[in-house]
Amino acid sequence: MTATIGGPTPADDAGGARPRAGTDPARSDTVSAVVRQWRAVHPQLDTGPMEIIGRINRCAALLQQAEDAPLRRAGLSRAEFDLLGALRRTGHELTPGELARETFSSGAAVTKRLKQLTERALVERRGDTRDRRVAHVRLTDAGRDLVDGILPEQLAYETAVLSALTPDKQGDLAGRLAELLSRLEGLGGALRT
Amino acid sequence: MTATIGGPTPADDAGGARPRAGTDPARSDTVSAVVRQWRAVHPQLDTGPMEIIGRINRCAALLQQAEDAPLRRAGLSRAEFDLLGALRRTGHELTPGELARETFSSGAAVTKRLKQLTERALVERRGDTRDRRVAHVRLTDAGRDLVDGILPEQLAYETAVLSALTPDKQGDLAGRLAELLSRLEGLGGALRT
DNA sequence: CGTCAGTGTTTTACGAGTAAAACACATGCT
DNA sequence: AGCATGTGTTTTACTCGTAAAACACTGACG
Repeated sequence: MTATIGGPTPADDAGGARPRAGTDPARSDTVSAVVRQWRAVHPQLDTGPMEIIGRINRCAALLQQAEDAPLRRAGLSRAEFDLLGALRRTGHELTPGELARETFSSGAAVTKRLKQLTERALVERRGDTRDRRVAHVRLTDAGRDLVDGILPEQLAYETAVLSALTPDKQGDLAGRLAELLSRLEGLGGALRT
Repeated sequence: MTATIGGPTPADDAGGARPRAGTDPARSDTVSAVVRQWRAVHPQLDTGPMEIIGRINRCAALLQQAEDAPLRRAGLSRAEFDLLGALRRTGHELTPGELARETFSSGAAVTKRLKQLTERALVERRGDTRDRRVAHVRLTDAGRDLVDGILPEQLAYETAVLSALTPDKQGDLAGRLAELLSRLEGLGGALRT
């Protein structure tokens, strides 16, 4: 998936004010190899943004792959864990619609997942007494225990991976990603033309 | 991972040196809201890693969503574009197996995509003369033109998104992501216990 | 030669997600 | 009350990816 992203920097380099930290020649990840290939084929394109966006995509893919393993062991998919996690962290019941918004997935997907999770007795549902269209979903004790059992394991793994960066660099990274994410989310539904 | 509904509140300010890095208090993205919820429920857990990994995942999701739109318009899925892009950037023929490795997907998926792309005359295949098991796939002129037409559009969008960060910060971000990615890829197949 | 282990690719069976339609109900208007 | 319109949820039909099995072929070895 990494292959696609990249982009010319806006202000461009007229004089030589280049973001010098971006390209470490000694550093060799798959993204830098891909960027090199694109530069050879399209020398006129500035590949700077590829170094960021390609890496975000690739990191996300590898992280998700790594974190899927313990979930599978517990018999959960990532999407199911996200749903249970949403219930756990909010601490109260949620409707299917709220769960869909909370987990950034479609209502139909939530319906299917709730069906399975209910069968496995990880969540329970009850109807709303005032409005009989809506349902309220809550974790069972088993569901809560499952989430609470898995979460520390995941966090421990994440901590281990991030130990590649000093705490200072971790803070920088979090801050910069927050800026980028604010921008992306600020664009709202107006993602792209 | 997941997050709450996003009240679009522009977060700016990032000026000078912050005394403490690690946990940025007043950042308004969906991830910070989620992290706050987890902290309230599990105060003893170190939620620091979520600030980075949650944001990487969310950024990746939003970026991919945004970049899918123009691809759909061109009648391509992201996976198809990645495949064509791999052929374009390497500049020579690739076998299905090589394409699978290059695009980080399974051989079966590549087979299916090649079938469709061949029908649409975006790629061509020929058999190897020495080893009749292997095929060689290359872009047609139409396929090359399609990639070359879409790529600059994607790059322009990425540039616009990244303009939320100064060139210096972009460089920092790229560098830190490279370190993280090197670590993740260095773990090789040994992802997780 | 013949066959056996290994490799490259495709097929099969199936699970999971989505968009759009279908439902079920609430709410507002006359 | 009766009905149109909107909202929350589920169903339907379909696409796409995957794992595992099946194929097709090579290369080595007795």
